[in-house]
Amino acid sequence: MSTLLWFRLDLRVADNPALAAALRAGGPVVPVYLWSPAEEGAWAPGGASRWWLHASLARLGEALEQRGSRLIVRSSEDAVASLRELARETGATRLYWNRRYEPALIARDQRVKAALRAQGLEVASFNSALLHEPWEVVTKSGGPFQVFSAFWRQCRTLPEPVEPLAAPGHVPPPARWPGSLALEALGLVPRIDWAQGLASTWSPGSAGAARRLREFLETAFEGYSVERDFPAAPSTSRLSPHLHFGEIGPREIWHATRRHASGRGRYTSWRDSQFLAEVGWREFAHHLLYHFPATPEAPLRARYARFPWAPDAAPLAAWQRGATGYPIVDAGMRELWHSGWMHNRVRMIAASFLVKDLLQPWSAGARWFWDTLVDADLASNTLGWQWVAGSGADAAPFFRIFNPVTQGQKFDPTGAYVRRWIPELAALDDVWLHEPWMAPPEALRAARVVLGRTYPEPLVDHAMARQRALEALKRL
DNA sequence: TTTTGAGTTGTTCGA
DNA sequence: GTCGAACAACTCAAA
Repeated sequence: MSTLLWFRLDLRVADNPALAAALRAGGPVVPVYLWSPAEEGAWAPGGASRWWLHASLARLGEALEQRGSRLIVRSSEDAVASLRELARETGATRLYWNRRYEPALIARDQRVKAALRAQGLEVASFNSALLHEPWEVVTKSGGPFQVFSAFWRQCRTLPEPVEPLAAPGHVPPPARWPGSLALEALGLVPRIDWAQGLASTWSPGSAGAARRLREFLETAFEGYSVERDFPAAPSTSRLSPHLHFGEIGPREIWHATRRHASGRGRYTSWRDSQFLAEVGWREFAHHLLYHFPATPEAPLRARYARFPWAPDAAPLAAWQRGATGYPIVDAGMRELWHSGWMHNRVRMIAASFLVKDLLQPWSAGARWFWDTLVDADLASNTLGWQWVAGSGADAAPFFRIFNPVTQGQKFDPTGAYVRRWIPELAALDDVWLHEPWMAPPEALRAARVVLGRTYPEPLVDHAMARQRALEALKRL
């Protein structure tokens, strides 16, 4: 009478409803992770995500071992077959998991549910990942929301998310463990060691997530609404990869924020904080992906399918390498390559540049982010790119095109961010840092910058590119 | 059904 | 240097 507990994007033992239900059901629990990238279709985890996943599974295994259990790891082409096999090997009568919302996986999970139920197992799924399920948030007319502020307003009228569940002290093991691969056998760790930058930046796992949240609340929550826009400052929580892999859940963040703020006599304002609104954007992204499952591939606004993109490998490669000649864009792309993450303000600037200045399809940018971000998440990545391209779920005016120079001057006024990621410009005076092509020859000489040699000339002229994008958008 | 108010994140121009 | 208006009219959500 044991339970198969199928871990997916919920790599934690605290506030894990499927685990809690398995313990309530009684009997032994067999925790399982299936590596089945083929079932994720076009959106199997990219390189940076795989690096993170390996470390996160290792931490989860340790947490289970501390509780008298362990994590069974298998590689799978077909979850139905693998779970049937495991049920047979363990004699399990129950299969529990926490839900995912990617279209391919919703379909896969439905197949699993039907197949294992047909075999006589009790199969149940739970919500570990969201404050509210995508189908629980509905407009007055019963449909999905397409505007964030209305969505988030509605979310805050719903019953408060329940308090997070405590981590169990013990997870009862089966009499005999089924076979498991060593984690290394999944081949998630890159063979060439390109991940040193990731390793020096991040601590995957629930402990690392909890530490990030605590530090953020203590040091940056207060000034978040203003400071969050300055990429040189440690002013954001950096919880996104931890949230993606479910090492921490939004309920824990919600209640920790409430406790923190009400301890400081701000009980009335914490729910409306900009920080929780960002958690709300994550909810909104899942809401949209669930209700508009074609959006990872196709624009939500159909007429954008006719946009005259100019796919071209050369400008795309320059953008990917951080060699566009626009310092704030290049700094962001290099931060991404080095650390697997990019500050959100810079994501918008870099994405706007790719889409509107270089006229590359947003899907090309989404694909690059998918492979290089440790927080790559189909819901959030899709929303972000469609928002920038103007084809997504908000009616932002089409003439909103970021100017990479003024954005740099406004949000990196001392140049600390650009200097950190583009050391070849470090000695250039603040005045020219965000537009080195405007610098007088003597300023370039003094800073040992030779445009076209030590740092690229601008790939396009922004004023021209802006006009070109506006013309193209007008023709839609 | 129709109407109305409102909408994450911008840029440029001219007073 | 700063500020408000124009950009060009779209879509959603609720009344």
